[in-house]
Amino acid sequence: MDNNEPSQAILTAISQIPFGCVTSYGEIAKRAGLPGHARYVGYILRNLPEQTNVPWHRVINSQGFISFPPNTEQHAEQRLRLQAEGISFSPTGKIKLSAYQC
DNA sequence: CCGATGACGAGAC
DNA sequence: GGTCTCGCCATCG
Repeated sequence: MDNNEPSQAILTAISQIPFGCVTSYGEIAKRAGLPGHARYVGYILRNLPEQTNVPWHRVINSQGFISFPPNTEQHAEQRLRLQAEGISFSPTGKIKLSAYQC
């Protein structure tokens, strides 16, 4: 159903992120054919079900930080998942540039 | 219908 | 380089 709208395109774009890679919201929107709709991407992800084949944890903001506030399960989980893929974090919580090599 | 909010980005100062 | 403001789309009150 084309009614799936860009939301499906965004999910697809995220699922296209290779292992050990991180991408920003703007980049996802751009890949989905919606340049400038970074917020729309975040909105879709927020509606994501608990079990999904979409590597949402590889999606971060352009600042290189996890968008979730600290002390939250989602923030901790995303951090653990990224570390499990070989991605490292700075003392400030920022993702190291070595993860952007893709 | 209008205003406010949200896992953001980019430009302006 | 840091801070502020506007813009984008969709949903909620």
